[in-house]
Amino acid sequence: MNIKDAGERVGLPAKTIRYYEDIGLVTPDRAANGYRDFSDAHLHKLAFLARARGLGFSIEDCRGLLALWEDQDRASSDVRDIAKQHLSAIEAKIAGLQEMRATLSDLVHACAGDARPDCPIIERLQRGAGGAPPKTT
Amino acid sequence: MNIKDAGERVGLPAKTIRYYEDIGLVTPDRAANGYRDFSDAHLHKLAFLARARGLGFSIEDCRGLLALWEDQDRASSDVRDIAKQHLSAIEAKIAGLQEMRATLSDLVHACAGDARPDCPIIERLQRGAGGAPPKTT
DNA sequence: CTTGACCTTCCCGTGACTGGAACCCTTATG
DNA sequence: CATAAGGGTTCCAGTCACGGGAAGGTCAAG
Repeated sequence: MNIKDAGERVGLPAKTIRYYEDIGLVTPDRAANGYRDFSDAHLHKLAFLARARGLGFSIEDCRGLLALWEDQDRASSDVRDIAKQHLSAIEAKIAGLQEMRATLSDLVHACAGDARPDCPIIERLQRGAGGAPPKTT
Repeated sequence: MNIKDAGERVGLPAKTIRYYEDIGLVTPDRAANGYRDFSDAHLHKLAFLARARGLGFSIEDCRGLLALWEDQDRASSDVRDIAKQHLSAIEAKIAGLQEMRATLSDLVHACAGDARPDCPIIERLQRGAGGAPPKTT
């Protein structure tokens, strides 16, 4: 199977698949004309990669997960360790974003958003923390 | 003031400040020996940038915000528009990450994490969605 | 005079692709 | 048979916001 069809089958752009081959994640066969030729096994591998990437695993994580997938003697703890690490990273990222969201949301709601120049958002960026007008003072 | 002190003052690495100059966000003076020389105004600008970046605004957003900051005739709606767009982007990112977190959390908890090879995480990546055991079915 | 801590510019690397150029192969149609 | 469309191939450059490190200039202290 040619690269475009393979990509459509697993939900990856052809470019991405070529990149995965470049970095050694898949090694499709080659037809006589030099075209890549993907077997069912390759498609499975690509689909595995697409799902892992979809869960946010890094390429290097994916490489490790692939190796574990193909290792019948793996310990599930090895898989779990990778996933747990990734889960922690995601949770940290969420926490950071939620802080930003809270501040931004405050600022956006505090800003009139009209033709006048007065703007608590600019204020906050200029002066530092404490964007909301002091209610307790 | 030299670059390192300036950086410490506003909480930015010297490298980052040089980069900001490269892309035209700040233009410090130069001393006779070629060293950058940061005035209070420059420090204010850098601090502004540091705070905006800290809220996750892109460099291009920062450029726009700086321009608005310096424009006494700005409309606060212009500021608010940038912030609202960014807020939406952050919320979208949070939503995506929370989906990942939910799935990953399920998988991590479903995995024994012992020496045996059986692993619902690998299963899920291999077979596709539906990692958690069907409770509603 | 030397040491060490600064400063300068310049170039490469990051992650995970994406876009584009230049060129080859295959199939359908006039 | 020529050609045009729609595959495929490689390689190079760009993204974003820096960080690392080399090679060399400058400055204050001992």
